[in-house]
Formats: sequence, C-alpha cells, structure tokens
Amino acid sequence: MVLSNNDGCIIARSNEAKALGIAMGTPYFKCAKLLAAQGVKVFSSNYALYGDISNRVMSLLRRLEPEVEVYSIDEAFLHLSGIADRSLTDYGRELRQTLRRCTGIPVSIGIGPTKTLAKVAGHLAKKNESLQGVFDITTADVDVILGRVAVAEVWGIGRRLAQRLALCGIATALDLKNGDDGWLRKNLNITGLRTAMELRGISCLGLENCPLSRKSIASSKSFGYQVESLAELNEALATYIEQAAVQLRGQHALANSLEISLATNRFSKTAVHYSGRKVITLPEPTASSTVLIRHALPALADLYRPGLRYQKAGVMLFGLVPESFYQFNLFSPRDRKGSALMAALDQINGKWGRCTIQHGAAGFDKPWKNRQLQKSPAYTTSWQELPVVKASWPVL
DNA sequence: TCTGGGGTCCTAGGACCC
DNA sequence: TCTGGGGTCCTAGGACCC
Repeated sequence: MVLSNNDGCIIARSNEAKALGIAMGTPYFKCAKLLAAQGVKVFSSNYALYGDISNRVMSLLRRLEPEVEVYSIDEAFLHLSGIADRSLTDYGRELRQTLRRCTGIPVSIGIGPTKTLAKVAGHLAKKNESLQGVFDITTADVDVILGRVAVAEVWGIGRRLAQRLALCGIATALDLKNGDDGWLRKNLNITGLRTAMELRGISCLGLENCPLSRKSIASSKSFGYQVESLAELNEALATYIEQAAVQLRGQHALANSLEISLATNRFSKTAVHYSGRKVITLPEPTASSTVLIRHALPALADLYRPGLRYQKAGVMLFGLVPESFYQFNLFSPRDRKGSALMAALDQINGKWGRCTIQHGAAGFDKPWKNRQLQKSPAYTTSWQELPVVKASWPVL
C-alpha cells in the first residue's frame, strides 16, 4: 500500500491489499495494526520516483502514437484513428507488451468510441484476467456491459450524483445512457448530459493533446506535528511559496494574486477548530518568490491566532498570465534584476537539488516538515539512492 | 496521538454597464 | 397602476477527477 503525504491516508492498494477489505482513503492509523499483522508492505508516497516512471511511460506513448493526452500521472488517452487495417485489440496487446518491455510497467488498456466508454472498457480490462489487460468495448454488446456497471463507477459520476440518481431509479450506466435529455440537463447540468451522450457513443470530450497551462498553482501541506509558533508557520509558508513559484516560472507565467490559508486539525474533537483564508491582490503580476513571500507573510500574521495548534498551511497562486503578456506599470520600472535572480536560483536548484539555495525566510532545519517514515528510495532520480547490485559467482 | 494534495468545470446570484 | 433588454465579470459553492 502507498500512503498519502504525511503518511496520512491509504491512497493505493495492490490486489492482495484490496482483498483485506481496506477502503481507499482510510486513515493509516486506523488500520496500521491489521496491516502489520498481515505483513502488508506500506510505503510513504514518493513522487520523484512515480513522476519519473510516469514520464518514461508517457514519452514512449508519444513516440508510438501521434495523438496522446496525458490525463494524470498514471493515465493517458490515445487517439487510434490511424489503425484501420487491424484489430484494435491486437494493437492494444502489442502496445501493452512494448510498454512492459521498455519500462517494466504493466498497464491495462480500454478501447472505445468515446473517452467515457474507453474508461469503462479499461476498468473491465483491469479487473478481468481473461482479457489479458486489453478490452475493446465495441467487440461486445455495449448495452449488456453498461447494464452491469453501477452508475457510480462511470467517469464523472461521483458519490453525490450517484446518490441522487439512485433516488430517481438510475442505478446502472445503461439507465444513465437511456435517461431523458431534458431531465439530465436539468438535474445533472451540462456535464451530466455530456456523460450520458458519451455512453451513447457520441464524443463530447475531445482529446487535448496540447493542454493549456495551468489556471492556478497550489502548494499546501500538513505539518509533521501541530505547529503553534508564527515563526514556524512563516518558514513553512515561505517554503510552499518557493515551491509554487518554481512551477509558475516553469510555465513562464506571472501571478496576479495569491491566497494563503491556515488551518487547525479539522478532525480534532477536543481542540478549537479554526481555518482562515486570505486573498492578496498584488500591485503587479510577478513570478518572484521574494515578492510573493514579502506579501504573504504579513497576511499570515493577520490570520494567525496565538494559542492554537495548526495542522496545515498553504498557498495558491492564481490570476495567472503568460510572462509575455506582462502589463508594464506606468509608475514603476520593471524589476529586471529580480527575474535574473530567480532564473539563476532555478538553474542552481535544478542542477544541485531543491532547496540548495532558498530564502532565509524558508528556514533551514524545517522541523515541521511532514512525516515520510516509510519512503522508498528515489531509485531513478537520485545518485545517492540508485539500487546497488551485488553479484557473486561460485569459485570453480 | 495519528485523517493528503492539487486540480477542473459549472451554476446562481450580485454588481455593473449601455 | 404601470418600471426593458441584453450583456459582462466576479465570487462562492458544489460537484467531480486522480
């Protein structure tokens, strides 16, 4: 099993772990004993490793297929329009073997005329061993299949909508597919109607092979312990701002505003609950960590209530504009030195590792950092953590 | 004691404009 | 007594996804 940040919740399970009946999102502390007794291996999340493996798989896909939409760290949509002369299932099997051979990663592949149907097919491909990881939904009776899929499993139908649909007698994907358009539009809004159309094989969600840049960038994290002092909160917030700003500069954008947030443990039954948010509109858009930190810290002091034990702080950058759209301020010259400094900082940290150079405000020891007690090594991205192979042979 | 993080889209309602 | 029509932009809140 893999844990979320701060070793908080369970966010990934092997089939064997699923068989123990532990639900996705269960807080780790609630089942730690059971897991230990059953000999389950538990890992802290390791995004350096997952991100690198994901990149390997995605870049291979891009090399093999012209139209690829990377949907998440472990999912992608491919447009298979170019394959007319052979069975898509065969093509899928071959693709799967290639990925396995080149990256070592097993995948399942679902094929369908729309994204939503492909997701249904993918789900079956993963669950059903006889399909050997590949399923083309058009080779079967789609209605029979949809009749067996619970509506809550359809992509785009979450817990809330599923509950509402159940009350109206819509229990399966087939029921949703056959729903009345006017009713769907009114009760599930346009996104729900689109989902139903997609189940009918009418594509409403195109392939986005060159996604636009992000509209907001956030960095927020729980602390390793309950933090009480403003000084530590300042360090944490400055650290998160530096992380968010690196991404901001990475997409060559500037932020118009930022929102900072601060919260105590919302689950605590004894401590005072508090959560504060504050939006700061910047005098002019910036990508400078220094400027962002300078605006954020006084706002954090405003949100701070002495005597509380804080669990989490965060920053969100929004109102993002491309660097090239920078609107010059009539009354103050643009700070060119600042952007050169940031470029140098990114270059150094890119080469020598995150936090090689940082603002003093971000602290040094960072004792409040989250827990990752069971982290696997960054096998593929850190020289210090490369796997070591020991070979021995019998002396003849 | 211990409960993640980072995104997207849609809608309704209010403010404002001509 | 009787008070238009057509827009935009912003925000908060709700839903979803991985």
